[in-house]
Amino acid sequence: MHDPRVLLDPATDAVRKLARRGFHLDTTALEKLLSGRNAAIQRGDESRAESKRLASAVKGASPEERPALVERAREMKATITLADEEQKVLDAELQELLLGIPNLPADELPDGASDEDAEQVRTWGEPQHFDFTALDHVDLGEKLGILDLQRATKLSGPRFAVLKGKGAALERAIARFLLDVHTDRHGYTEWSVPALVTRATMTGTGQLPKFEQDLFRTEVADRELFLIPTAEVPLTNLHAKETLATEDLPLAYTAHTPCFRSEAGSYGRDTRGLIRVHEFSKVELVRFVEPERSRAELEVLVGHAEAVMQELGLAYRVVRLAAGDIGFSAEATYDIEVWLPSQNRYREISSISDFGTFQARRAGIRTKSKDGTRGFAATLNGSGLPIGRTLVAILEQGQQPDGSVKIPEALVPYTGFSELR
RNA sequence: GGAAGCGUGGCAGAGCGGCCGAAUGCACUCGCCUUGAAAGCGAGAGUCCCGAAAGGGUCCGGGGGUUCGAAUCCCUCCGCUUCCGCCA
Repeated sequence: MHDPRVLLDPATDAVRKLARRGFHLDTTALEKLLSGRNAAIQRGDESRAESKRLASAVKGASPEERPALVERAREMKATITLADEEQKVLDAELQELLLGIPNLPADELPDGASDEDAEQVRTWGEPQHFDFTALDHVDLGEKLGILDLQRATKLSGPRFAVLKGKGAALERAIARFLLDVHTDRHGYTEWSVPALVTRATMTGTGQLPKFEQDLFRTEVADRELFLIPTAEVPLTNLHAKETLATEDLPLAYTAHTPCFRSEAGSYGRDTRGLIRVHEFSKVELVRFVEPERSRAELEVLVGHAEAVMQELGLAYRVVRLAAGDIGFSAEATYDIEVWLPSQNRYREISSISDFGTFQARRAGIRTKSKDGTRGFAATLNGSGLPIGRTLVAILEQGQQPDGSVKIPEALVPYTGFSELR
């Protein structure tokens, strides 16, 4: 969420920046709401001050002047109620307006609104071009007997996956490997967090109120909970409504959790296999940093995600998403795209974003420095990595002419086997 | 799910309906003292909102009510603790 004052400050250049992502900011409406609300607060406060004066006057008043004072105090109460009601209404309207305004894309992002407009930053590894016909992960998985999509559909409907035997073991190995690297080498603290969270929690990171259709929602009696689409949600909200000491920053958190996505509006896209499913698991990285450092921290975070890609020996490229293609809460986003031989192109495997103070304002993640200066933290997060898509890449990039799959060296200590056949 | 109790500042812990933004202790900040530290002494310090500022307002788990006036009384919700029930 934005600070309306900052948003209205010409120096912020919000109208132009938001236009880059196709959002029209109605500054007149915003200004009107803000000043109206502030005036109502002012009036309420003045009336309250008067009411307090009257109340203490009543105490020392003589029996003769008392009734008149009490009468005036009663009237003042009505004035207060009126101002408060007006403030409440305007405040709610302002809040609603602000919650719907996306974050400002950073100027360095390329123009455009689709993944086509992303700008390639660098590549790593050699995209494989086999001299045999590359199979996709579904064919490979089924032939190897580690993937069972029919039964997944039987259990839960389309867009679910069942892994079996070494497939399930590989999934577990990938998760453990990722967590170990990020905790031991990159200094992240591992958390185990709920996959069901409240509406307020979802609002803190920006999934709600605008994107309810993307989430799975549960309801038991009068209790409503949402299934997390990513561990970003619980991890970031761990510090909701808290004040962090700046000397404790940066905080680096990781968690391996299930992720649930309705995938509404992606009919027909990636219907085959593990790439786009309703439930998958992911190791997520989240950082809480000082706002001035957020863009530098984005590079650090990308580095952590790239490190595991390299460790796994997976060919990939890094792209900078276009201003109109980044997520609602983001200021800047890098995607890591892994090479998929069966599709003969790079596909997104990790998304790493800088949210500036946008999420912190919504969630109330404040900072306080030694000298007493207060502010909001900047938050960042990135996939490090999703297990399913990583498994897809390992299968496809590691496939051999005979249909077997070579497991990356780094994983062998975790799997206990070095090939699938 | 049933019964009882409890929710006050970073922590601990007082608090008669007006003198309570709230005692006291610890922790914290700045002085003094000290070769240095500890102890001791003095001073200061909460949050959020409106305001250019002066200043004003808010906040004693959340919400509502009674009253001229509520941390203090009433209702309700939430959370925690203990006991019982159920349960992986």
